[in-house]
Amino acid sequence: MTVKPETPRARARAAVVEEIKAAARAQLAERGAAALSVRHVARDLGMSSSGMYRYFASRDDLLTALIIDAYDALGEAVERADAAVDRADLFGRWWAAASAVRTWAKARPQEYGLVYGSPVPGYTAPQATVGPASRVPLALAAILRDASAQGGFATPAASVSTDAELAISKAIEPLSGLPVSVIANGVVAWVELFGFVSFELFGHLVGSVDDGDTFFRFLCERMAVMIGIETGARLSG
Amino acid sequence: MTVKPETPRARARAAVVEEIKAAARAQLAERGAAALSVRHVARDLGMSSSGMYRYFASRDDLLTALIIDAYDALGEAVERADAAVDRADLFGRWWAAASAVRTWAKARPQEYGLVYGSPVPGYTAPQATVGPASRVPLALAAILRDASAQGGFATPAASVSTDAELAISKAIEPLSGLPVSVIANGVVAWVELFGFVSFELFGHLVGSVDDGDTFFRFLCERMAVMIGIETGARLSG
DNA sequence: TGTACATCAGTGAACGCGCGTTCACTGATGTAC
DNA sequence: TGTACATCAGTGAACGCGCGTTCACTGATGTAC
Repeated sequence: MTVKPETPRARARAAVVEEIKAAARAQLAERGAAALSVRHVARDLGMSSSGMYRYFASRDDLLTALIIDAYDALGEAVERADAAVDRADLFGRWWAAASAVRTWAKARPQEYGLVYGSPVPGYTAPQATVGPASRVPLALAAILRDASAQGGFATPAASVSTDAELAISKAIEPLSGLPVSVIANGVVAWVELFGFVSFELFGHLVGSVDDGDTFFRFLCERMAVMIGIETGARLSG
Repeated sequence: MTVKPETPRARARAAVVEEIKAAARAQLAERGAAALSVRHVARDLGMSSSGMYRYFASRDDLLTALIIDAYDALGEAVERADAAVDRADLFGRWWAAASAVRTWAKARPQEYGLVYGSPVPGYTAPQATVGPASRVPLALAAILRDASAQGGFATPAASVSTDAELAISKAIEPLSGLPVSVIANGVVAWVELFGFVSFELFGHLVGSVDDGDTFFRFLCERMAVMIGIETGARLSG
């Protein structure tokens, strides 16, 4: 993704960009996205505020870079977690990928909120975010697809309403060819995963779910059944 | 909830408080929570900024009032929707309550985000928010409870993991006495509902779910099966 | 290898702005007798 | 019913602050010949 900088100057520049983003991330964690300030970041770096404009054209540009980085970091975490598991162990992969989402979110709550929380009015995400944003859904979709290729779907997920399935976009590339009901269940699982992580992180489960770890395991096993991945597979993997 | 103001002065005061909150809500919708400003609200009302401090001790106090109002408005919307349906029509009630959440959220996205989006760091929700915040879960729980009282749970929801159920807080008052697996499934449905509404509202379903209405119906029917409410009940209601 | 020029990183001052909050104050409205 | 006082709503000026962004500039680093 990152092109190797050739000249020493370009290398230095890339290093400063990284420093700026790191300082901005630290600020994000402390005070939140709304309080992110070009001047403050410059101060933390011992740089003049005007100097920042050599690297980012505006505050919004800096924010956009952080958003893209957050999507990429989460996407990479999920991809790595999935890749570390035996390809045939479908539940193991699902569990690893889902756990990676939750772990990453807890480690970097402000970055998670930046991306999955309430959008800032007036700020519209540029096209450059859509690629990084789809890394997680793509990784999850790949597990579904592999399940289909391995003749999975032991428990063919119950289809409650058939015409409802037409609500799913035909554009979900890596799932094309799969039964629409399978795709619909996959979308539900995706929504459930992020719904839980957001609720837990944002404090809505206080008083309802005491032991997040245990409940999350329960939830993942439920999701596995829902999307037709044999839970038992992890034992034979 | 609101105590009737007796004296004319108290009545006038209450009216001004409402005006302020209405103006603040309008600003919230336009610019978001981060940009909510005491001075700006005062300006919109043709009042001096210092005058605002007769009504709210600080900006945070104003924000807290808006948060409580948002929880209450959503809670009331759900309660009314549920109350309008025949008590015995469990699926009809679930559908009405869930739809009320979604409809309210779409009508007042910034208020929804204020409450279900990423929390503002440094701001800790005061105790006064917990009552209003629990109105929706309580309304949903009541449906579950009534289902149990009517000998519901036609499809006794599959319990994937038993020890996992211990993760549920014993403190969920209106559900005490129900099988823990039923409670756990209720929590999952709750998470699923808000997960979907947030994803749809915050734009994460673009490219995956084309027809939100249809998919939401599908989702609600799935949830009904999951929590053991006979879907067919709506036909005989 | 050495010179002349162009590019780039970074500075410091300034512009114009909006913010939350305090304070001493003026009138109007309410209360006690 | 009328007077004396207390309470409250609302004002305007001020404090001290931080913000995003621009602009003319100084040196250092790179490039062409």
